[in-house]
Amino acid sequence: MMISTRGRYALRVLLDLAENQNEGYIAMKTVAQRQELSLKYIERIMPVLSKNHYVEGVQGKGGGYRLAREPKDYRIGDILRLAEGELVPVACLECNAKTCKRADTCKTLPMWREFHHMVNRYFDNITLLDLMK
Amino acid sequence: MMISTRGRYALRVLLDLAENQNEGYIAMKTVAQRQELSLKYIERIMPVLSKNHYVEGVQGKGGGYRLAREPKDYRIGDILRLAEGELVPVACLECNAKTCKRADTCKTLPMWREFHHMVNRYFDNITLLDLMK
DNA sequence: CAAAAACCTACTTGAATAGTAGGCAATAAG
DNA sequence: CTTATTGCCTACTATTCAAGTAGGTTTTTG
Repeated sequence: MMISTRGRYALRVLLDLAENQNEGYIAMKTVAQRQELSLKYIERIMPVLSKNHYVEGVQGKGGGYRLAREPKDYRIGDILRLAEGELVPVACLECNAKTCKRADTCKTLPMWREFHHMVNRYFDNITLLDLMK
Repeated sequence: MMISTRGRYALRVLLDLAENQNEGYIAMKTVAQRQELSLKYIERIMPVLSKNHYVEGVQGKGGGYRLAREPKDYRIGDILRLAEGELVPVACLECNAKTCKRADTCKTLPMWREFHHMVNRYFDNITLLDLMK
């Protein structure tokens, strides 16, 4: 499994915020109910999005989150990479993978590389706005 | 991680067999040494390939495996699906996933579906022969 | 018969996933 | 000023999965 709940839930929350943009700040309690997700789990995902300025969070009563930009300016690839850590389909390509000594001669590596690029390209060509339609 | 060692190793073994096709039956001990893989682990992967007629296995001294067909007739997608069980990037799409009740209205599902197809299409358009070059 | 191979089942170990639990800090409303 | 509500933070847990090991059985050749 390449894309876990973290990425998928992050996406669903942002999509929910996008669709209710005019409501101002939206409490995660509301989103959790609407999307049928665990509030506590969402709460652990959001700070990452907040720190990277994908959303603006406001504490306290009446607070919540709202999008920091227009839906069209969110690439799905960026969201997934942020939530998941990395969007890598094969361990060989992980940034922390100690470089395989067979890499130079490996006949499968180019295929994995190209695949990796294809995956990222695919998600980078979709925006939140695209998903709203 | 979408493609684990099972799929990657299966591929490397088949590729090794393909490149040494003229040697007849090749012992996994040899392949394991050449590819620097755990023999025991390979031994657990091969029976699946054998039962599905991807390779022919012969027991006993002097035995081993050889390809059942020409390298050009092996699609990487088939190999990976067989070794991995399924080539699915997102849990929503797993065949044993209890169908999500939100599926009808889910705005992200079509994206996962298309992605899933793209992934399979990519690997189905590559053969063992392609990798040998 | 002995060696070498595939084949089979069960176990282990470590890491990751998918959360929970419980609280602290900020803020708006009463 | 107090209280309710919210984001935010840390630590813990339970389950699953990946990646292999261990130890044997069966088959075949020399």
